[in-house]
Amino acid sequence: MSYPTATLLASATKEDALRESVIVAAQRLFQHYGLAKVTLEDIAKAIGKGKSTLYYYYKSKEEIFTAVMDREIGEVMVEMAQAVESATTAEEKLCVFSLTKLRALRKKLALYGIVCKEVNSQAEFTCAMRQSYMKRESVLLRGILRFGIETGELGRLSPTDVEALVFVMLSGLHGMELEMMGNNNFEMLEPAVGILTRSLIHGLKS
Amino acid sequence: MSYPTATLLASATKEDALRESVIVAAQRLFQHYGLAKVTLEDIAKAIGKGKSTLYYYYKSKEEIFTAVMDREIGEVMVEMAQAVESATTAEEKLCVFSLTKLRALRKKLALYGIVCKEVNSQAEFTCAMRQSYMKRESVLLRGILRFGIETGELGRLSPTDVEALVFVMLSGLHGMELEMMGNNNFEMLEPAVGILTRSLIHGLKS
DNA sequence: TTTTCGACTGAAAAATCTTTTTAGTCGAAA
DNA sequence: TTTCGACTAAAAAGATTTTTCAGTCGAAAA
Repeated sequence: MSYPTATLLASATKEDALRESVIVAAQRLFQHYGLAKVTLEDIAKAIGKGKSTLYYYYKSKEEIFTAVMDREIGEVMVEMAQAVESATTAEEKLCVFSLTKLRALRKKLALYGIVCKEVNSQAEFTCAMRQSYMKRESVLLRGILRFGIETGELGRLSPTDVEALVFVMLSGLHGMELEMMGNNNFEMLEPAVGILTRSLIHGLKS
Repeated sequence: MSYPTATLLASATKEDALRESVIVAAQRLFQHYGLAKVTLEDIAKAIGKGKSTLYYYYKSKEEIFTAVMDREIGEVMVEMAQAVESATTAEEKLCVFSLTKLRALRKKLALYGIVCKEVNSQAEFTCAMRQSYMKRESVLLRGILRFGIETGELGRLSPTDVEALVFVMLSGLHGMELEMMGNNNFEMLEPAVGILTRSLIHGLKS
């Protein structure tokens, strides 16, 4: 870290507070206008500071954006983790994992005003979100799989194999979602999650 | 059709021959240089005719391109249909279907000099190919599923449900393929096809 | 009648040049 | 330690000109 190391607690707290206010302001602005249209001056003005001040707290615009995306993903993750926790079997956990993921991400995209057609053109957004997301998702997913293997609910396959399968499933659902968006035909999607998860689990058991 | 209707067999044959030579030349050129960089004059020169002559046989550049893509896909389809035919159970059929699809399409992409990173930028190519592909793929796929249902190999689900599941699986494999391409890590892909197909089938049976 | 082509058009793409915007730096001030 | 005004360089946006090329048309060749 190249930031000034806080020797006093008070000063650390103040710095943290300002770093926080930058993120809060940036998050709101990015949601409304997107990465490209929000300038550092916009963010600075929003917290009543000059542009150069931002560089005292963050070393680049990208760092700010990444921090915001990290927070967005964090919120999704909390939602997912809670849903997964409340499920009892690995099968149920996987189901709610997939469903919550679909719903939460869709909500986030809507928040940023991104509709299906634009998803691909908003590369910078999806890319940052994806990076941040993938890392945390596998932690959650691996937890579920370990659980299923410990309880004997998942069959003879290794965690790596199971993870590959679930990856394929999730990627497939994503592809399906895009396809459905094209036809404005979402009804098929969520039932498919259930059928697919159950199929996979039963397949793995046998 | 706005083309001159052939009243004589001989004239029809000559017209067909020229239409064919256009496609052959165009196919070679498109493979080397891509849709955008090949002009109608290039194609015309390749068959020793003037540009305007092409319009006597095809009504637009797109029609030529579509015809070429249709031929490419046709070749893939023949390969797939043969592989599927030689398999005996629905499970095996689905496996070779997926595997042949992955391999054949990868081969075609290589032929057109399209590497993973460019796939998205070559929208015109993938779009035309996809359209032509999807239609024929579902025919083949539905055949396999009907077979599995008739022989009782596939369980209680309706063909529509099964098709949705297989769609998710294929779309997932595609996503996985892209991911693997990023890491240059293909080994995981083909084994996954087998595991995934078996899982699905066993899941559907239960 | 069937097939070919040269000459033309319009619209879009490419290339060129100019102007504006803005991420990031720096040194001074609070 | 924290803030900011003034600056830079590089890229984006705009404006303008030039080139390319799909597609048309009417006449000529076969």
